[in-house]
Amino acid sequence: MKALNTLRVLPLFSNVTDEDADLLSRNSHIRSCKKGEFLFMHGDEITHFYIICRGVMQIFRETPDGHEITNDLFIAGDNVNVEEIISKQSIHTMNAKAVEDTSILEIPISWLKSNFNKLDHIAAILIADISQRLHNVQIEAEHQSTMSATQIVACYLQRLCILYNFDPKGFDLPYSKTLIASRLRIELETFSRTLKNLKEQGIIVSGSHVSFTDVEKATKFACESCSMSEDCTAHNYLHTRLKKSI
Amino acid sequence: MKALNTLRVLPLFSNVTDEDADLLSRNSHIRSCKKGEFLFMHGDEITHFYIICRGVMQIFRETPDGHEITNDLFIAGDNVNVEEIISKQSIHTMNAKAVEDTSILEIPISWLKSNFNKLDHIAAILIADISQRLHNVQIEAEHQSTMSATQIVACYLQRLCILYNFDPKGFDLPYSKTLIASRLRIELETFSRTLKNLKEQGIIVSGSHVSFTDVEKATKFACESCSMSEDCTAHNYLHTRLKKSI
DNA sequence: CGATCGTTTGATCCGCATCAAGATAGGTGG
DNA sequence: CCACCTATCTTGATGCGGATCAAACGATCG
Repeated sequence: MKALNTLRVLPLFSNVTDEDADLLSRNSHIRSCKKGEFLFMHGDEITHFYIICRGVMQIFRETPDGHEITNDLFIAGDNVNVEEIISKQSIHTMNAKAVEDTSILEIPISWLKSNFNKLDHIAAILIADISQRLHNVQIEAEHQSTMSATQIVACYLQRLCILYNFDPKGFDLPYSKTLIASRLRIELETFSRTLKNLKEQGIIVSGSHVSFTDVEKATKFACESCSMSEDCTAHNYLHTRLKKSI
Repeated sequence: MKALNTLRVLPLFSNVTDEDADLLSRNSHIRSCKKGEFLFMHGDEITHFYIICRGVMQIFRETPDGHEITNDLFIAGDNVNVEEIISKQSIHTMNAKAVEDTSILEIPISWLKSNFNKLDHIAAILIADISQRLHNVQIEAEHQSTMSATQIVACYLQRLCILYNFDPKGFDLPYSKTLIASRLRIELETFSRTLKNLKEQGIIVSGSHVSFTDVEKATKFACESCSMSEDCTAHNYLHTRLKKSI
């Protein structure tokens, strides 16, 4: 089965039993969204649970005045709407748009719900995923009100580096600056300006190319006013990562 | 059993089977925190799952420079740390302090984890609770970057009204202004100043007394730049609530 | 009655948003 | 290959909202 192989690559199904995998592949299929296409829109009925196989999805809302507010950017391996398969609401509260050509595994929500107990292992992962998301959102909300725009950007660049397993010494931004700024809830102009400040903090950005020239300084700068600094994953990871790359 | 009666009052256990309730009451007990006392602190081992029976708990972090960041205020019926009983982390990342004298039902996390599957109904509620929390936090993060301080306060006063089932015509703030400001991530001074602006929007606050003089105007003001305005629960609820109270 | 806590008010400052213009680059057609 | 165009980004100038600092005010309490 083609679908079965695809399934196994996804973190969610990495160590699922053969029969479960088989069950899933029979009840799901791959859907593709061209760049700019919507996977679902605010107000649509919630019909499926989605997992991204390839590409990037922008999750966003629109304010009454038409302003777009990016809530998250999901990449391969991410579950798009875990929280929704559980909540009572039957309608999407957000929009999901493909940032680039994207493939999505879709599983009918009704099927998933009725088989939730049987798929013990998967249920556990989904739940862990939600609580992880909750934690991340809380941290980010805290960052918003604690850190300067420059610190927020520094922090984000570090996380990008980890998320995509980029070499801190030099990598290219995976999305447009406009999208990143929106994701970080700052204006494009402000974002652009922060990049200059980052030079002093050991991060050089020119065009879409980023390089950490002084990881020590950069992480210290990004984490200095963060309550999580001690156990900041970005902080610790980048250090070990850099040592390897030297 | 005394504890069993207490259990039944909690939303989480409202329609649990007799045997489950019995099981739970045998494996839990009530703990009390005097005002100012800590239920747990950042760095403590996660040992219990907590549900508040009476009082208020402030969940907060501290930035390196000693600034307190309130993450949430929990009241009777709320689960304090659902997300933690599921995540892999074994250590509290936040502090929990009693705002007033508080009673908490505590359930050993090890027991809960190993009985998670047996307590089917409860697991479902806990999971729904987390996803609800996630949703709320996302909305609030959006509010932070979209609305003015005055709008945020207006919105919060409405939600307070709903949460505590207060009469919109007139009620007293359930916590100190300092705490509310911290909860809303704005400075006390700013909070204080917003209260004057609210008069023009149909909300009069003097001392700790709040009264909505023009619910229509107040809700419109609070929701005007919110992407959820159509399905804003606060908005809709307050209207029906007011009609009743007339 | 002074003392402490919580709140208000005033004055000032700074960061980010906003508005407005350039700059750069990728793409298209002549 | 160049001229043109549009999308994306940068830079500059300005203004506003909320943070910050400082001081006064009011309540409660020993």
